[in-house]
Amino acid sequence: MHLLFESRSVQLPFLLPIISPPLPIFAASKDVTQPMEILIQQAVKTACINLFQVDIDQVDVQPTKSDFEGDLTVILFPLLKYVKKNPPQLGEEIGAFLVKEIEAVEGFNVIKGFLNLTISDTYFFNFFKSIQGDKHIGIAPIDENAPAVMVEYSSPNTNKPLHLGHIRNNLLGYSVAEILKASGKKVYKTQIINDRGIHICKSMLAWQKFGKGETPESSGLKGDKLVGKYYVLFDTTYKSQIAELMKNGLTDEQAKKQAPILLEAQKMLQLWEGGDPETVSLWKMMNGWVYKGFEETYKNLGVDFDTYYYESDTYLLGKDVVQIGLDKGVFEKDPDGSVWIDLTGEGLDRKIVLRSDGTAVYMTQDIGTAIQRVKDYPDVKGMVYTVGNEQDYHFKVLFLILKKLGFDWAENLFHLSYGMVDLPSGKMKSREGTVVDADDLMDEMTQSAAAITEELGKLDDFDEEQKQVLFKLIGLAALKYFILKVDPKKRILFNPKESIDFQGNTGPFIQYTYARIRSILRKSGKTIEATFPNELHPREKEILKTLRYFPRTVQEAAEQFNPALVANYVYELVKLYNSYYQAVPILSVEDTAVRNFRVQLSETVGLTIKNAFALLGITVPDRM
RNA sequence: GGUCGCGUAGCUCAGCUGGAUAGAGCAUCUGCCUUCUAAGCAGACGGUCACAGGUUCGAAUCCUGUCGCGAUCACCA
Repeated sequence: MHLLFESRSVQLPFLLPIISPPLPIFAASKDVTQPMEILIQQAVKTACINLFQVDIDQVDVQPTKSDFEGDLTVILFPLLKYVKKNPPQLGEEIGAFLVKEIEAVEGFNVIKGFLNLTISDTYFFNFFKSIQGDKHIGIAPIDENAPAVMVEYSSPNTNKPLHLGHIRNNLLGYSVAEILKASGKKVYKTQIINDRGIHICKSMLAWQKFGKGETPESSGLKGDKLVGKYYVLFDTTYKSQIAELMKNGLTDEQAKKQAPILLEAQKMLQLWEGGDPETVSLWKMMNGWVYKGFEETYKNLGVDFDTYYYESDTYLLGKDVVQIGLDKGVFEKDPDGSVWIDLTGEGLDRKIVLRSDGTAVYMTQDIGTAIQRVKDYPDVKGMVYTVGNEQDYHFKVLFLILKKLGFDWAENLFHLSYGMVDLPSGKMKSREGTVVDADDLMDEMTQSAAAITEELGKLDDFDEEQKQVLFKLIGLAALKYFILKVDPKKRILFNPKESIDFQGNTGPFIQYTYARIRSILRKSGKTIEATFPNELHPREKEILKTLRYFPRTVQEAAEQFNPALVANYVYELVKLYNSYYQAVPILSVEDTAVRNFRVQLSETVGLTIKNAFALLGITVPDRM
């Protein structure tokens, strides 16, 4: 109990960006950004007290825009409220003060209301020394004793294969989990598998009727594809039966309810719920096929899970909680026996939590599962649900209910709500055959990567196996980056006719930069201990300035559950490096101090790319 | 209809805790491979930040309204 209170009073160490403190606390991560900014902020405050006898509460320090001279900029406008001076004059006085007081500030200029400060090369050298060659750059060590987060993603149905929508879900969930880890949190990845219900019975029934004992082995089909095939078969049979019934004079609605195959499926569900051995064993067999197929897809996609939850285990959970909720007065019972929660006070509706026949609904199950998870993993003090935005309302209600029931961890629930992946024609529809299959798409991406790579012909010394590994690496990078660079809450348009790019702001572009860096490192020979040239090339300074922001970017991505921030960051860094690579010789420089510095700078950029991409679930190649 | 989200260059997206002339990539056009991988670099072209008000010294960013697109409002999951 004591622990619970403590973890709550410690400012909710994770989740919910709303409560994050004004200056993010970089818990365990090595913070390389803040000290300089804070130093300047404080010095500006001191300057205002010493020079003008006013106490300023907030000072805005930000990176100087690249078109202007300087590295960090103090915005003077807000100070004008307190100090009655014109901005240039104020800037001159504060600027002079900062140069005098802070060693690293070696110059300044004032343009309009902006005080641009030039930070010394020495400062950047020292910064570089602190990160140079660090394999864990940007990655905070995980605090095993701190509260853990459970990240749920994927959560498939076991009646059809995974598609492009699942890919977005999986990539987001995996990446957010990795980003949370990198921000120092302990994370469990999980999913809830919808392995029961009428939809599962549909494919079971169709297989029973038409399957003639077909198995993945006998057909050569991947298990999930095989089961999916029978789900579709059910649907076509169902439709033709409806048409038949309507010909005989039934209305559309009647026909839909009376189609014999549907009645059979419903009967099968009852048998399953009654524990009929034959039905259960059929269910087990077919689900087994599906899981094997899913595992293959997950493996190819490069995502993994620490623990699994199955709806068949959890669908009865939550019923006893309903009783507790009734006792507490959180829920109310209608005369027919159904149980509800009234959220009209919160601007929402009345929502059912238990049917009148006493059976559980979706909500009941999710309440139970959440509680079960905390029971199973007592260090879990927060959860992230990676589920499409069509379920925004459901999660709003779920979180409210859990809060009202009084669970402390209910304060730290987050619905990672993402937009749908749509086709130019609109939603993907399995009935219309417009679903983009996950396995097929990954194959196509690999093939595209192969075609492009072979055409460039740089890898003649690779054997077939090495090539295949590389093609997949590149193809998947293109796919993953394409999806993850977009803000999760926006919907994505996927045009199957236009292939995903391999040039410009893409995964392969970033991989390519990494491969170039690796090539330099291979050719550079032994790296000598860090030595520094007398002065920095302007582009080197730009790169170092950007490198400073990596840990902060990871932290922000964790606070906002947004991998796109990491993707966009690494793209910026890579663009800068490519420009540098083009403009500045590295290996052919005579001065060994300069040469070594440039090699080491390249190495550190490479490590940053590698770590950033790892957070996105993308692997980088040594050559391509 | 109520609620929620989105609307930035021809296309795909950054930028949104208010700050300087709104940035990239793709596409189109110009240059650059006898120096480290041209999946690259340098440049040109391209914008009433959906529209209208408001707050502010300052608005793509915050507020209100309108329009457009999407989602959601089940004793389905």
